[in-house]
Amino acid sequence: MAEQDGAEIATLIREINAGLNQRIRETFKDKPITPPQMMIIFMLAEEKRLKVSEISKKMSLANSTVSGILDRLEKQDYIKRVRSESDKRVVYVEATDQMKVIFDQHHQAMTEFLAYLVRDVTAKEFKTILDGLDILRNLVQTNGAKEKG
Amino acid sequence: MAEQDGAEIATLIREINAGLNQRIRETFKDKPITPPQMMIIFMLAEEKRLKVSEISKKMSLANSTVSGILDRLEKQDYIKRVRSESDKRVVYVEATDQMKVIFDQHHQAMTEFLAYLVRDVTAKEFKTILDGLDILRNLVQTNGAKEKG
DNA sequence: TACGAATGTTTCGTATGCGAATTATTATAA
DNA sequence: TTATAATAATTCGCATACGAAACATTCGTA
Repeated sequence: MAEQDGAEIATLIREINAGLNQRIRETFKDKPITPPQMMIIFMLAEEKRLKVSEISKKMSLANSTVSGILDRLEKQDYIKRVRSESDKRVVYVEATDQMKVIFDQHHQAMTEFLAYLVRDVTAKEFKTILDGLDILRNLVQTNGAKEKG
Repeated sequence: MAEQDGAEIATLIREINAGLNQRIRETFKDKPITPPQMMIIFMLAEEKRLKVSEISKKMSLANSTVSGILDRLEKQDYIKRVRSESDKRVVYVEATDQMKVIFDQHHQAMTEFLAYLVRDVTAKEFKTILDGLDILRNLVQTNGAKEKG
């Protein structure tokens, strides 16, 4: 494959990512919650308690970025930070009762959005998407330069 | 398709986009140029003259975002803004001689990076990727909710 | 022609998003 | 045991990134 192909793929990914974020913003445009904040809220609805670094990893974000998002979620009283007793370097993030209310309010909208997104996708198309994304993920992984001779 | 599939796809896209940006940053980490700045420089190497809105569209960014990036490129004397004579609302962006120097310096690195990215991808895999991305692009397009009866 | 709508860009405020440096704590080794 | 390295999170400075509002200009129409 030549570099034009790389450029084409890169542009497409950028376009799709922008489009997806746009759709999420539209879906929640009257809600006082941003996409990454939403993502953390949904993660905490499943896990109850997460380290800051676990959130960073799951979201493919730097720790410093997540720290800032948590600041704003904490200011809105949606999450709280709890120092780990066993390892005081670790900070656990937990949901507040306030957050549970927000989650219930938005759960429906998010579920509908996600279902709507793929409403017309056939099983075959879905497999094509996942296969393509899987190849791509391996390509861009930081250790993508595998020197296996 | 169910909403879990939508969530899986959304997470994958986010991950791939982050990985791609990461790789680009690594490739140019010693250069005083950021990824979106690089993209504009490469666009201007092909087109000579572009409207602000054309750049926004090609990059899937808001006009206001591009305007800020152009401010910084202009401050570094890489581009200049030229008011259109025929329509004074329009601003054309053009490359400076300084920018041409930068382009020549980085062209090689970018070309190699893009070629390297897809170096082990077979033609079949490439088709799978493009097919998947094409379906996705249609899904997330703002007018994705086509009400065609 | 005049005037309100539409268009293209910029400005403003705020939220990501990153890397480097910092702080606090824990693990390792001499 | 104590200096050193490693780890987890935060802080800092800066560059995206967005939408809303402002601004200038052009278009459409009465």
